[in-house]
Amino acid sequence: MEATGNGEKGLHARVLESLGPAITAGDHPPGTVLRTDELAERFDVSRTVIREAIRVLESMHLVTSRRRVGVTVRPTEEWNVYDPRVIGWRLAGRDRPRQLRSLTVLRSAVEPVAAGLAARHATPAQCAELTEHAMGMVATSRGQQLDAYLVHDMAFHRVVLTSSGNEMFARLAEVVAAVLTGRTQHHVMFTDPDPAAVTLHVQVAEAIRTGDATRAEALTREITTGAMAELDVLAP
Amino acid sequence: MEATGNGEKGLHARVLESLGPAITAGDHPPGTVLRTDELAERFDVSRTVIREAIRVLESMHLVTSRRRVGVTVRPTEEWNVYDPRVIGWRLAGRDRPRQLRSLTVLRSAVEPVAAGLAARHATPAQCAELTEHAMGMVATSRGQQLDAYLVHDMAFHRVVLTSSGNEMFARLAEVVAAVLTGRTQHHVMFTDPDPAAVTLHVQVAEAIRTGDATRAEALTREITTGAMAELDVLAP
DNA sequence: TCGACCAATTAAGTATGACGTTTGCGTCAC
DNA sequence: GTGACGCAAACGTCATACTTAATTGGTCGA
Repeated sequence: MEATGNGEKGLHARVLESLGPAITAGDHPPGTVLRTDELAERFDVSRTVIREAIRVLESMHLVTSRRRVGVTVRPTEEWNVYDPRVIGWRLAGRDRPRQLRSLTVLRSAVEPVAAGLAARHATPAQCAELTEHAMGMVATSRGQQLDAYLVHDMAFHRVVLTSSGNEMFARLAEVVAAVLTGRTQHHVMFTDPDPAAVTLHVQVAEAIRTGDATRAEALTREITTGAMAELDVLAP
Repeated sequence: MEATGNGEKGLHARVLESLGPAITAGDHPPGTVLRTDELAERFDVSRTVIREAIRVLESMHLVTSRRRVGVTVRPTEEWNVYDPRVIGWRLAGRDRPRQLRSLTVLRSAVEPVAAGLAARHATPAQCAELTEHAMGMVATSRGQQLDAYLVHDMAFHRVVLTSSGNEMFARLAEVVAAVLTGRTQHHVMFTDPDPAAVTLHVQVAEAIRTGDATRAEALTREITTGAMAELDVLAP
């Protein structure tokens, strides 16, 4: 499935996939004005298609559309930085390090609290999933199996966030996944994960299973603190 | 400016302001299919306008648009719950209590960390603003001045979040403002704010000013914990 | 000279009708 | 009963004409 990814969706989606990254990357700095007619010509589509793409960018607060003036790129501070697509575009673009740092800080705030809640709300099935993925991390933590390790790592944190029972936390799962993926990609592919971190994950799973909220929160805080420290080492 | 807010924007925006709340309130349960032609007739606008509104709803993951089937309302778990408009609609609708609780939990995770960061990054001007609003809270904490108190309270937390230096945190300011507003509206209008909470705000301002990150975080955690306890009392 | 008012221009907003494309679903043959 | 075929329904796209609002600039008057 998924073909080559070059273009199986609608035209407006394709325009969006071109304009969005361009704006978030700073190719069109805040204050830049885009004319719909010009865009229609540039992308060789009708004005209708452009307008639909603009509506979406507008809903992300990336641009505003005003009569007699055109489509204006809004200042960075007004962007909807929680929109998954904006996050994705920025992670793929120029200020990826900056975005990665913001998200890691957000993680450090949210995940410990989520783990504490999970200790009180996780179902037996979720606890089983947690230990399963923690074991998977242990099993793949040595011998250049970073890809397999990453899968378990992402799944582990996803289960923690969803087990918290808070919908806002649950929706951050994909963001955390993006951060973890980004970290792995930045790593030199020959360094195995930190054994201490692996141990912490196992302990978090156990704390949640036994309903020890305080311990789950503290341990998760250690994990996220480690992630931030790691980022400081690799940071440009 | 801003007129009366009844309807000075485009037609698509008006359609959105009608469809969005209806969907988030559950008037069109997940799985419901809407036809664009039908909507065009119902709102007495052209299909173009409907399509633009649908594109925005689609970008919020509230609906999906598929050929031969129509516009389908997506399950609740897939909604972009961080979109300010979705938050606003849900706060105004049926499951307001649920949304208020989710957001308060999010606050309890984010604000303490933000306060800790603010202690290290806040500029003198921001520190001045903080103490100013803390003093304002003290001044308005007695004698049925809840409205004036609310203004200072919202401003205080906004400055804390922006002073953290993290763009993700800063963008939560309006969400926190919505929560605080909601809390005040639920309060009986004759009960003055909790004096202990007021004191805590003053102490947070001082901790941030003196750069005591640990203390700022701990004190803010007390504030948010209090907010959650308060919610438990009033909760249905 | 300065200010206020008016008109022209420009680009987005809206409406409409036609055609293209996908795809669910029924039908028919084997 | 199963598979292939084809119709039709709904969105997707396009082209065009018209409407609306705001910027610009110029003119007129105090």
